[in-house]
Amino acid sequence: MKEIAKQYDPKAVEERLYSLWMEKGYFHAEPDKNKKPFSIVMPPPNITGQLHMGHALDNMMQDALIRFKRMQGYSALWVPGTDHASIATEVKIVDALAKEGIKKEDLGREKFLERAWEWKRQYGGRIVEQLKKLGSSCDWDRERFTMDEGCSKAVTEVFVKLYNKGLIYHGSRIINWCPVCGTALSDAEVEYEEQASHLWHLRYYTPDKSAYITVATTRPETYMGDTAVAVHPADERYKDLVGKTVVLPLMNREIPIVADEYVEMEFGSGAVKITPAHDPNDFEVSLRHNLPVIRVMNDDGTINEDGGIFAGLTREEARKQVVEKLTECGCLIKTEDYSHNVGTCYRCHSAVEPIISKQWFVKMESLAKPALDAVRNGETNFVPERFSKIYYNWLENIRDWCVSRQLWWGHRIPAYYCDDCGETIVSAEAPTVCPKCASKNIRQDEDVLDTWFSSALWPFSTLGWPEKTEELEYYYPTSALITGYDIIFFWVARMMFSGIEQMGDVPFKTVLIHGIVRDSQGRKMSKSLGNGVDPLEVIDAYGADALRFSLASGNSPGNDMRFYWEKVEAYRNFANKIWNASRFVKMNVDGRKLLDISACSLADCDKWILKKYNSLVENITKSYDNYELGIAAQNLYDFIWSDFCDWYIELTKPRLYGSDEGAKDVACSVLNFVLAGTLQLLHPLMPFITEEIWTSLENTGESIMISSWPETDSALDFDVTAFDAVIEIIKNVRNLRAEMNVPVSKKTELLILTKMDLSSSGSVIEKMASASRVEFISAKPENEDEFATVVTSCAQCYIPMGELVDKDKEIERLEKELATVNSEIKRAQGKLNNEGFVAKAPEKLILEEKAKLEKYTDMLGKIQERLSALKGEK
RNA sequence: GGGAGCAUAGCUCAGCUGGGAGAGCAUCUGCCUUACAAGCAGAGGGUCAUAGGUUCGAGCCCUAUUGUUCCCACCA
Repeated sequence: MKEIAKQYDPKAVEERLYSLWMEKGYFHAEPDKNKKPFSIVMPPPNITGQLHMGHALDNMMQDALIRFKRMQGYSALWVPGTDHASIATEVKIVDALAKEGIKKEDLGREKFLERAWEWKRQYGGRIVEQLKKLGSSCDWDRERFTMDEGCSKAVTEVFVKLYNKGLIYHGSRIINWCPVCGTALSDAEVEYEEQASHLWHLRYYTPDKSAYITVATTRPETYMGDTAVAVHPADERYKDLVGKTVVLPLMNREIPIVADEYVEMEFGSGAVKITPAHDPNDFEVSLRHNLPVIRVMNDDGTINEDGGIFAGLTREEARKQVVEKLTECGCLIKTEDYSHNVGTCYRCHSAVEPIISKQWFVKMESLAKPALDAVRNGETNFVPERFSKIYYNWLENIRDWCVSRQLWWGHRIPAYYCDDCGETIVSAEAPTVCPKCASKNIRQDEDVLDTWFSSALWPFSTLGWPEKTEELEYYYPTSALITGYDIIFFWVARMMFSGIEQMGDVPFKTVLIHGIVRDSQGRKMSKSLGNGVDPLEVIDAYGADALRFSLASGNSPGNDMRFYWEKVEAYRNFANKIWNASRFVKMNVDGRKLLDISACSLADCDKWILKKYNSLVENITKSYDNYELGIAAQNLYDFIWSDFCDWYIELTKPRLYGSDEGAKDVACSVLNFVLAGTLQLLHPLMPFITEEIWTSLENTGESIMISSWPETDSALDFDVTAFDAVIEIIKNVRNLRAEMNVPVSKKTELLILTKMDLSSSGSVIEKMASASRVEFISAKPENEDEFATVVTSCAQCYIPMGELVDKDKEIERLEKELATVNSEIKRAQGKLNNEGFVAKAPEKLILEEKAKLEKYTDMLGKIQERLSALKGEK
């Protein structure tokens, strides 16, 4: 047979297999009435993005589930795609242009968009190729892009429908404005950062200077837009001032003092300056008191002409100068250090300005309610369940969603304005004449939609909506959505209400939430810290399977995890272990006829491993079904390394190296069977190595990917008590030999005194316990003192050690054992003497305790006997 | 201000519906035993944060406390 390398080389395997799978079309899924559907839509990565560890985790999980379901016989569809990422992409292109000394305005919208599409062509495919390196088995025939024709059509359709229903409106509200990106943002796109700043105390005098009121502010640069000072109605200090006016310093504008319950009397001076155009709360106050709204800041963050002498300054410069000038005129009376939260743009991290602006909004109340109900009544469930609370909390307190963005890259809003009569037309098709005045002076709204507007439609737009496709009919609602907790608001919630509104049904039945992958010190991986680990680098060094397994193991749903190179290395070693185990199996099976294991005479150790394998099938299936990849990984690792390699392979050696050809056939058949099945169970987590080995085994098939998932078989549920006794003997003998520093190469005789019939396992014990010869005896040997002894629950073992036997050590060892056994007896007795336990504990448990008590009592007797003999001899 | 997670071996973490504390790495001892030194055999190491409670029985359930991380809200 061909020589196989001792070390597994992922590089020689992964690309070849992936191409083969693609070629064979294994990833492709079609609606199939004879199968049950299982579908996942991939959270579309940004076209600007590079694959990072978060993607690797997210996609490994999806791939594992898809592969599992595919093998279980489902029509398993995984829809891949990418997101145009409106603002993120635009920022990148603007930056690239800046390096060439070009402003986007100079380029013009059309040219700019050409550039953007070029960018998409160039980089959009990069992340897709990277996903393939991971082994992702998505249906690439169905790859989508949020700005492709179909998705764009869906976006327009939804916008028009919502508008016609009155759920989208155009209006002036306080919105979050990023002066750097030059666009409005939704509430979800604002991140709050604690920043050290100051609290400035300003004094505003009454016109006759007879009285004054002091207000505290964190934003002195907007004081020019103040249109009132507010105090609490119950505040005795200011009772007389309410209704009077004060003069805005340097602006010479009189503003009223109003009473409003929004004011907290205890904070600061108990008086608040009201700047309606630049603060959401102040805006609310202005509505209640009918105050004017004066904007003093331009879209680019500079002060406008209503800012008096500060006009033209940047907001940073304005703050400095306002503080300076107000100090000069004696109106700034105190400056204290103050730390507070500042809203920042989630893309460029500069401070956002709350400003009043005319934008498009989605009315949320009626959309949120059914989305809340769907989770409350279990149509969609979160795993882990606790994330539903976050979801509820957000939707319960949601405000209208600002969806227009002052950007170019994205879905342009299908709204048109008539320049002659001012009519607004919202329509999927661009109107040529105004339906109201028949004017042809019509222009389209310049703005594009929030990037999340299109991703909200992803579960159905990718399946062909608004067309009534077979795919939509068959695969919607999708089975599971796998994503990180960081985009529950941005994405999950919005898909929920969009799906319910447009499809009349939830977009997915289960939302599986995972955490984020942190660096080895627990820090978030970030560009600025430079602590990100590139998954491709990991794959290059250790292989995709090792990376995947390290992301799966030791991880539980919803929890963050840390990335360790050592961990990947450990699982690379695991892959290698599997590789070598399979080398062993193939080497022995080579040319041999394999038997049906249900029809051959199995050895005790065969039954033992088959029983373990059978329960493995059950456990692993259950774990995947419950999305517990970490548990599945752990169980597979333990079974393969410890049960299969360390024990079973070694246990088969006496037969394989013996001369009984029939026994060899049996051993090989079981080896091949268990290995093949285990590889199938492992395949969702380690697709490449399992495929490579599986197809090279006997009695398998064309590809493990499309093989049928193993099922439990009650016929394999053997009684293995005899073999458990054998294992106990082997372990104890090894232990004794190690304590006595006997090298494996030094074989010794082993006499076993037991009432059980373990004779069929004699050769196995011989091999595993480094014995030169095993003899089953029915009575204690003479000259007991020449033996080192081991007492197990059902046997006494004697090893002739001659002069190696150190009686003192022997006594010491046995006394230690005696103590253990004694404490076990005490424990079991304690339980059994406890009336409550006997009365209430399950029958099975009581029987077990009784058996243990009996076993240990028996052992106790034997140890004591041996001890007294040893002591007597002394 | 509201909410959530976490606290288990030196380190990183598992521990599914309560029924004798686990893994990997690290440490120590001995081994190149013809699948594998990316390996084999063995060993040491834990008041499961603290205090109560429920229970025959608690790492797991309840209450409180401490520490820690995160999310939401945003009182100038």
